[in-house]
Amino acid sequence: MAAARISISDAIAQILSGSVLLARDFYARTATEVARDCLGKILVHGSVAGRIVEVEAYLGVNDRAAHSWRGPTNRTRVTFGPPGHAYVYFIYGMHWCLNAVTGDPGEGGAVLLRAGAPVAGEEAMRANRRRPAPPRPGDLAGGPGKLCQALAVDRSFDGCRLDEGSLRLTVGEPVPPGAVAAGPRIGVAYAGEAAAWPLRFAIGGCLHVSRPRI
DNA sequence: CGGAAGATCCACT
DNA sequence: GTGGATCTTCCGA
Repeated sequence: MAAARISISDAIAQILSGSVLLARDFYARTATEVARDCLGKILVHGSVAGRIVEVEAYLGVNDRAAHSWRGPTNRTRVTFGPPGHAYVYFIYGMHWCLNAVTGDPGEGGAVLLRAGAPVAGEEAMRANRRRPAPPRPGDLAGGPGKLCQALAVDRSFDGCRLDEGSLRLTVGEPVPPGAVAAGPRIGVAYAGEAAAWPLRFAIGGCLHVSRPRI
């Protein structure tokens, strides 16, 4: 039987339905592995969806750049729990950032979802962003704070599972290894040796990756 | 209990 | 390229 062609709207409907959710095992690996494999996945919230194009791995207790590096606190508690949950934190007095918890309980590993390209609900994303003028192409969700704002992610999702519920990560178009760019993480200059670790991953040349580009 | 810093974003020069 | 916004979190006293 020939492969069926489906319409764009059917494809979007399928994505939004979350019918190809990532299994929980997906998250039960090192943050570095999960980060790399998060590229190309679709983050869905209600009728809005974005394709993940940039991420960072945070290794946990042995990674001075990680929030969790000194052990659990009230804020980072969820990163020490089972993988596949959301770790959402508030930063600089105004932005939310979304992570996926990775690895085994007790590690404190997580993957920061840093940027996405609109897949569905682009008008809603613009409205969520509340910019006076439409942002430049690629600026709709091109940063961790922007991604959360565009997809309306906030503290209420901290600790939620990403393999079910209204906010979830689903399978998308695979990203070939040759298309992945790696570099040091953003904004972690305080982290000593860990500041230089190449744990930032992005789809090379993608317009929606945050600045500075890798 | 005070203070400093922060896994950022935006406007302005 | 620089600085301001804005407030939670965490550490040290």
